[in-house]
Amino acid sequence: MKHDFSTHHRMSVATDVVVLTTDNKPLSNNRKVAEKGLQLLLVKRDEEPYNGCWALPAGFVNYDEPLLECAKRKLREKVGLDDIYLEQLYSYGDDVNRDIRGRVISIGYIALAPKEKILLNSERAGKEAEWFWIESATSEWEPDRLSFIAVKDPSVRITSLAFDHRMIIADALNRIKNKIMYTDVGFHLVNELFTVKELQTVYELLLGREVQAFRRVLNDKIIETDQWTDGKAHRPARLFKQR
Amino acid sequence: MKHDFSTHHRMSVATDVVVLTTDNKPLSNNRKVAEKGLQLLLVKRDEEPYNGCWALPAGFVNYDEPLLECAKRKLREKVGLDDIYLEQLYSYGDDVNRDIRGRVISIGYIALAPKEKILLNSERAGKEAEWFWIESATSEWEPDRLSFIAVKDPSVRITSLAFDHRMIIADALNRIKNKIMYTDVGFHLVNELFTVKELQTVYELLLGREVQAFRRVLNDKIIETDQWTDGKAHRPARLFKQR
DNA sequence: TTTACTTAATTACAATATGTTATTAACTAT
DNA sequence: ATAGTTAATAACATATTGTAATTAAGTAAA
Repeated sequence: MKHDFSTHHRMSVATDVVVLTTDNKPLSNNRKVAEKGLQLLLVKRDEEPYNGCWALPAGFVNYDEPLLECAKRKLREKVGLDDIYLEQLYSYGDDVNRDIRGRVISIGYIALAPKEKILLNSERAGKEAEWFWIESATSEWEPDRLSFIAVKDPSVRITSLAFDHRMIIADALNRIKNKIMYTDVGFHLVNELFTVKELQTVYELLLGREVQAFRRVLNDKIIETDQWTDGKAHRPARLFKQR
Repeated sequence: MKHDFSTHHRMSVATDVVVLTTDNKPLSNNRKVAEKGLQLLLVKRDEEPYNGCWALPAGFVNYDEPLLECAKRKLREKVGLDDIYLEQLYSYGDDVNRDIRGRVISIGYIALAPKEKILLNSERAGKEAEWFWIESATSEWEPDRLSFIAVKDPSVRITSLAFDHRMIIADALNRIKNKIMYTDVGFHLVNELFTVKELQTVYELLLGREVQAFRRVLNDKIIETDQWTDGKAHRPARLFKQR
């Protein structure tokens, strides 16, 4: 049986982007030290299906549009983000009913950036986009155990998302976790100039454990600059950049 | 601008499978010791475009067919392979003209199996399918440098393949190479019972270098059985299985 | 049936890398 | 000044890895 390249095999293709960053958790009464946390960007859907549900920034790929370009466009349109690190995650299409409207293949992407870089751009747009806290996991992230806590209002804790987006998010987190020690992916979550402590915090949040002798491990991946943190209490920390 | 789930955004989706295995290279005059090599399965296309060209086993996904199911079906139909390890590799759709017939997104898969397991099944079918040698690379595999040498007739060396399949193959090889030390993926390239040397050879072919103290590294991933190789010259080797 | 040869498996030791704790440095707040 | 806090380095113990040497178990040939 030969394929005649007819149209009745054609289906919709979408890109879904998991945007991750880190930020300081608000100071509470019993904590004097600023604690970092992982954040995820979600948007509120304004059409069926899952109207009103929180979801990943996503949308359909145009017929003449590269996949990566579509992911970038969706971030621009829905969140006002531009010029952010993107890598392909996985393609979702084993459940043929994952979208009630018809057959949809989703190409998952991961976007990473330090919060400072994202804030600048996202001021412009991002009406229905919000940041949510993700609790650091000691072992692997599991879709069923993920919950998302609104950064603006910590009393808002959601567990249900549109489509299979919980699975995509868990996959994204586990992918980054598994890569971080063997690749340079962690640098995308800090500024161009960073302290050792800042980078270490990123690693520890993703791994869900402490990393010992971090400076020594990173020694051949970073270059020291002659700049230092200032304005903060206690001894200043040297700023580094990626080698 | 809202998406109306109309049909003019729809496109074709295909799965392309990179089937890898290892086998003994033929003994030549100046080599007394059996040398192992990496092998790749290619099929000869019998329709346009690239009619007559060697290509990866691939084909279009049916509207109601899971992606993984499609990859399995293509291996069955085109090569007669069944029940083989499959993992998703990457999705190709940044070049909108990668298929002259129209917009096609390809979901790449990697299939791994020891040659013995594949031989059994592929006897039944596989008319236009052939194995090709891949030279082990010391650093990373690059699409432009890949050439494929027919196992049946080493004088046949091809460099041009259909579509962007050279890129997909290079990606597959690099993916496995980068994973092999941190995952258990290497076990899929040996039989259920294997000697330490057999497994080590798989690692060294993929890494393009020697691996020292291999037994020690693998110590907590393997279990020794009370079976031994026989029929071969010299001291028998103990057979192990994956823990 | 020795002996040479080859591969398998283990052992021993050196070199390197990592885990852990202690020490020194540099700042702020009192 | 002094206490308190974070940064950075140093020092040492332990674990892991690289490398070579040794022993074991078979075949093939003298």
